[in-house]
Amino acid sequence: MLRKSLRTAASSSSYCSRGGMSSLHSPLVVFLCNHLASFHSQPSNPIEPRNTQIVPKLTNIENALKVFDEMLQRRPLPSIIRFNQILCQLVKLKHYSQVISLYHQLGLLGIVPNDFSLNIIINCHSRLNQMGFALSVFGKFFIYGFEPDVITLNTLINGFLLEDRVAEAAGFFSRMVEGSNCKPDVFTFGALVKGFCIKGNNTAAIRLLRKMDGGACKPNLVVYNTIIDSLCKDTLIVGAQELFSEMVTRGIAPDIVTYNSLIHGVCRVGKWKEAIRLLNEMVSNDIFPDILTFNILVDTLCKEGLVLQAESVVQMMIQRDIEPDTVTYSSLMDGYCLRGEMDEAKKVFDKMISKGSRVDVFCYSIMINGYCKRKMVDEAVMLFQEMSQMGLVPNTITYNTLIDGFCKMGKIQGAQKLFSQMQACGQHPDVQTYAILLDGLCKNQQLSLAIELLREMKERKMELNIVIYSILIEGLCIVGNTAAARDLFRCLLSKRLQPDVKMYTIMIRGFCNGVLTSEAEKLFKEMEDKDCPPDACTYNIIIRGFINNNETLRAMGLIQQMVKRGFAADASTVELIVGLLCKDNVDPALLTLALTVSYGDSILLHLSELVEEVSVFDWLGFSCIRYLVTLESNSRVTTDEDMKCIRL
DNA sequence: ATAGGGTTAG
Repeated sequence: MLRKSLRTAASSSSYCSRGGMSSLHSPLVVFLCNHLASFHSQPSNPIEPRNTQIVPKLTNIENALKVFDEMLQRRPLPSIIRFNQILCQLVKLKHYSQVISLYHQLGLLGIVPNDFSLNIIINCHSRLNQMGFALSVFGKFFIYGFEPDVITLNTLINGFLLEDRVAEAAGFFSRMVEGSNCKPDVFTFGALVKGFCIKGNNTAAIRLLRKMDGGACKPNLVVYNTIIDSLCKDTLIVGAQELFSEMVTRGIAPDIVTYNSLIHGVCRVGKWKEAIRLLNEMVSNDIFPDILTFNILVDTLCKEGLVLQAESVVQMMIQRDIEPDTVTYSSLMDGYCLRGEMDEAKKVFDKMISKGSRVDVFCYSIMINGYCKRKMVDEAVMLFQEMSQMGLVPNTITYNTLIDGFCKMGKIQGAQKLFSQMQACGQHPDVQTYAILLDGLCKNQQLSLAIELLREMKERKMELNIVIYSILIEGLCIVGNTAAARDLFRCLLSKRLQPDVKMYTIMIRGFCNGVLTSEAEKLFKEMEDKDCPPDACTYNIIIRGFINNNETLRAMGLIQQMVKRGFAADASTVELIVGLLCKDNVDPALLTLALTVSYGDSILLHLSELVEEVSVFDWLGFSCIRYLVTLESNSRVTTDEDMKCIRL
């Protein structure tokens, strides 16, 4: 499996918020406000490039197609070189399929490609993960009697590595090493380094870098950038910064790509100060933030829930003549979706259409996800149909999103229909697709169907990962078969799978619901020993377990421990604590404690300011705060009267 | 006129 998907899986499984940015004023935005005036936009080049091209510079696809058609009308026909020039410009605009279709048009008109054309087309097929087609174009070299060059072979190696077809890539590589006419160059090594990075094998990538050091083909900026970015994606910031210093020492000047990778890396781990330092450093080196830099900042703010701050960064980029693009709008939409503010997300969606931005599968998937998470599945389905009408093909992620939406609404049959549909449409279900469906089946207590699905996974030789086992264990707990769940849990180690926090928490909840609180407590203690400390969710689950099993004292001890660790009680836990207060057998201070941690001290004092904050919380949480404030202002203990207040 | 690195969704 490619590392790309592993990284995605890893990031989506961490559900614990980092809490790096709690204040309303993100330091980053304050910094940008203060210093952005000093960030000049791309310094405009005063020297006009010499216009050596007969073909005009094309900035959009419509224009390119028009010029292409005009060229086809000319007599005599322009040389293949002119057509290649158009194709190259379209490649730069990433319209790979268009390039391929224009190439076929040329063929139909009897216009013969040259070796350059073939390289261009091989590159397009490589980019589209169509290595079968790339190889058949490669065959044309021999039909036409051309000699493949180092670019041809590099392009093929690159394509195979992007598709994780290492053996084929290696085959072409040894052909270069053993064959006489073209030797591996820095592009070849660059492709190999990238190949290792995609697999997540940074060590091998660095080893190759060292080999280049000692060889004839010295590493360049791109090779360094590739590895630095890969390290940053794995949040190995220290290693990335070491390579950064190394390249500077060797006189290889970092560029905007280097800085964007590093800034993204430090943003990912919430190191805002470091991001700001890097922004300063790049500007003092005359490297100015570009659209990607801004998009990284916008996206990071959105992921922290700070969409308004993200919006103000967008305003800054507009002031600096950098127009927001599809990615910018997608990040904003996702930001609003994360907050459940679908009206705002829709506004951004409409705005990007009115601004003429390209709407792509990302945009639709983000909106569909937003609607599904708010349980507005009808709206999601409407967008899903709309995207097909727009000629966009939903991918595995789109289907997974919608299938999950259906499952969470209990619409298992609808989910299964989508599952068949996606396969009929040629989109391959991945491990996550199965995880989503399995989870849906388990939560709806359809274990026999779940087992059937598992069998299907086995037939397809898919690995059963920790997520799949967690779902199954939870499923067994839900149907009350705690013993089987425990057996499966204990089997994990023999399968060399280390339980994670989620897995432990699921098992602990199973034990609590099965009135096996001492087993739960044993597991809870085991977490510390196994270097997998409980998180806020684990605490809430076990505390609720103890309260529900009338072990109030143990619960109280854990509440204090939880608060000491900086974790907050959630709405359900608060409800139970309120229940305890009602029975007058608990110190009211406990509720204050739990709520203070949830909302911060100021909240108790400014109820009116809270209302917005509380809207992201549920009705119960709001009631509890009202209750608490009532309690506080009257300085008295709970009565049945107070409980009525909660139900308001 | 052709090849390599950085941004968004489950």
